[in-house]
Amino acid sequence: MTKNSYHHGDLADALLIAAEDELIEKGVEGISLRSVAKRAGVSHGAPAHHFGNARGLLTALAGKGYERLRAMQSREEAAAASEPRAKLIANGLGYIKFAMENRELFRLMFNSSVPDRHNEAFAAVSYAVFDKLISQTEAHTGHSPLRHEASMTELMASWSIVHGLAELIVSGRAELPLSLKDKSPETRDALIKAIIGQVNLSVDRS
Amino acid sequence: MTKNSYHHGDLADALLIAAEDELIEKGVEGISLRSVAKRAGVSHGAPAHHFGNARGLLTALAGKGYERLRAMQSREEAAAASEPRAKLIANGLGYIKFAMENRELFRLMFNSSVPDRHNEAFAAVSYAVFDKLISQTEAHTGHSPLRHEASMTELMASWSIVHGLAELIVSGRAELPLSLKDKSPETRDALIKAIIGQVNLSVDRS
DNA sequence: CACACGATCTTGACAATGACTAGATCGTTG
DNA sequence: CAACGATCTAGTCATTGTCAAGATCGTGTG
Repeated sequence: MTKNSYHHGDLADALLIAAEDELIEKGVEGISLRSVAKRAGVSHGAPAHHFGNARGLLTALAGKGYERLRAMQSREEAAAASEPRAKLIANGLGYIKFAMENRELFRLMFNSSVPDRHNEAFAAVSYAVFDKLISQTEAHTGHSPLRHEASMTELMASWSIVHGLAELIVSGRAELPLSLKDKSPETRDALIKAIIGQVNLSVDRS
Repeated sequence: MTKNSYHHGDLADALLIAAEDELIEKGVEGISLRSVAKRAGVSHGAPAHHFGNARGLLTALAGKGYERLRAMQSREEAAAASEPRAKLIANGLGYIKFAMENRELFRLMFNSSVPDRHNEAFAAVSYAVFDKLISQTEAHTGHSPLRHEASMTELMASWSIVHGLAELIVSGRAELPLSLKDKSPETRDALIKAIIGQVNLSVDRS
């Protein structure tokens, strides 16, 4: 924990924080390993020891993003009504809110081939987000999507509309049609719910 | 048109073709301007004269992608039934087919910040795709989305679910849930239609 | 307490890349 | 046929990611 000397003490975390700051400032295509190291106050070769290479660092950062994505979803769910469909909508709203509040991180996670999906830790946290969707869909349809094709179709419809809207907002393509920037958080959330609510209208059709 | 000499004669097109080949092989993050030039058989400085910089070249390529995307949608529409909803679904199917058959190009167009949206030609061809969606939604709802909020909500729901599913397929995230690779083109298309068909169920609710 | 050892970080090197510049080459137009 | 502009080449520079060798630090072991 000695902060002044040769050894940083907590460089791995410091690098992740610096990397996210750089990511926010310069975007996915503008970030560089050397500038991240400089921002963290270490030499350009230091990150290699902790993360192997640039991809390793960004995979770790993307993994942290998945954890925060899941936390955001849990927060929205807790604030929602208890019916399965309301939970499902809340889950989607959390997904989209995370995207809006973490544009570049979201782009790193979903719009790039940078994160290494074969990385164990990364695979685990990203699957956890998917797993939440599975159980919520099961609560809604009454069947496990993994064993019931119609239920999986519903799951994919939910995921697609939520992910798609998140992408369109993050990329700026939704601004012309929706003017989200001019709207209050409340009307904005209501509009998002209205859009993603156009799916998952059926219940337990077995 | 003299092909053997100092002047290529048709270098701009040749570079675009070489760029797409490179894109397919190495992906959005792996493509390099110099390797594109080498593939086209010219020096590394040649592309600058035609496209300014790397971004200019890739913006032009992405623009061509939008034209092909629109062509693919028109083809699917022509093969579909005449009801507005069938046309809308066909439009979406074309969008997703384009994505599946042109993964890296789709990623360049939608998953990167590389194309310059302020480029006039690019803005025109990309808006044309959006414009088609507008008129089809109007045919479906009976109102112009640009002047009717509920209609715009429907439009965004359509676009979101289609774009989202395309993203999930292209990124490989849909493979575990759907196993598209194991399916015949017919059952694959049917499955896609079933998913994106979970939206736009209403008609003219004014 | 000393010291060896591994973990951590620095430094320097290298190849690849995008951008820029000056100059060579070509076709065209007057 | 002689400018002239368009096209392409070749060289240079700064930046980047990766690697290897070495310096520094903390810790456990004798």
